[in-house]
Amino acid sequence: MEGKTYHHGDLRSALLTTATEMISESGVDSVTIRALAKRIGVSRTAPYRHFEDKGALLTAVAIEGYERLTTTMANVRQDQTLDPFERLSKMGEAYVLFAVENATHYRLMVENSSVQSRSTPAFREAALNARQELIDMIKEGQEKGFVIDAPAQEIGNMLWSMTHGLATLLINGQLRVKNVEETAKFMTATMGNGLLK
Amino acid sequence: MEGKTYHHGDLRSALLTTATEMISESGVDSVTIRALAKRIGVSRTAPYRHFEDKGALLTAVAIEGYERLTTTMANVRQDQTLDPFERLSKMGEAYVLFAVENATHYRLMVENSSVQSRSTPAFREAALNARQELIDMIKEGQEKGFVIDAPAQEIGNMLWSMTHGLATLLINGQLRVKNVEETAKFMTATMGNGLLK
DNA sequence: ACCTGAACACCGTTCAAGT
DNA sequence: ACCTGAACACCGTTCAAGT
Repeated sequence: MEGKTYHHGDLRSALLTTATEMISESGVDSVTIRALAKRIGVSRTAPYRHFEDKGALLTAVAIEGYERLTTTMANVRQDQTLDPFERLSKMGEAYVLFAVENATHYRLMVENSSVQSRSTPAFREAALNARQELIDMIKEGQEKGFVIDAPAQEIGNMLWSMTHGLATLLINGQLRVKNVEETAKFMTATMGNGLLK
Repeated sequence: MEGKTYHHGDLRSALLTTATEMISESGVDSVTIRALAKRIGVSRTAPYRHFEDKGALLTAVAIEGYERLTTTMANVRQDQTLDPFERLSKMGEAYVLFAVENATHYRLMVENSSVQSRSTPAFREAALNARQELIDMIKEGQEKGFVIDAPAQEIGNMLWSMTHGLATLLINGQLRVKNVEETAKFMTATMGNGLLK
């Protein structure tokens, strides 16, 4: 019962867990169907029983990432001890920190190259759920009179662009910064007050 | 003299040109040393005479991209018919448009995954030159009393993050927008006036 | 159902050999 | 100098065959 060669239906989750491990250890490129299978102790082609191809497997890993991100953002949004703009700022920080702390995983989530199966409804939904947290936060800020009355969707795009941009620049080493949290704080504060004198 | 099998020293530039073509036709992943050599009509290993490895070749292509981007940005900065903040906004637009119009090339420039040789001094310099255009623009805006007096470097990081973020979201299809130029304009304008009521 | 090995058509890269 | 083919150690994926 122990020295079994079969993965009774838990192969799928073993694949996801191990792929995530490999991603954080040495990047997406190190995840190879063959190496993955070997590490789990299964034949090279076994993974194809659970995922149509490598892209589908990586997409599933990316979806898990978005689910964690959504949870992180939702926790900030629901913190009723802070006013709406403080929470909006904190959400930005939390986003950037998530990305930096899960750099390789985040890269998989947002980069197109490695994953074709991107247009999957499940993937799109996972990504949209995260963004919805931001939109809801902005709407609350507007309802309570903190935030200007431009369309929440467009404001959301702006904040998303800024935090996402900062995150990717940091992750790819194109921007070096003493303190990530401070930098994110500076950005959201300046965003609040404006750049013009 | 014509039916030659030798590429008398123009192989290097042929490689760069053809690689750029392949990138814009079908993405970075389609650029394979073997396919590249075949398309030029040269043996599989010939490219190694000019580039240490595939990463070095792609890095050279990325550097060319940054040079074009720098030129684009410099042209906007030097347009003396507009006030500093107008030029700053226009530079943001120009940046995003460059990225969208050269999507696959831009991806190569900013994504880490495909290229290891990233830490090359030449590459870092090319990337820094582009960013310097932005910093210089901000400093001029401050000197002429348009822009708040925070460190130009940090303001630069913010604007860079926002435009870069918008660009990558658009390129990767995570954000769909009616009009890219309008969207960029909205963002820089809102950035100028602030988000708070 | 789930797993297997063999096989196919690809990679990047090295290296001894050619002109 | 510059180019070549053969070879090595990898890929993703398919497929007939096993339990």
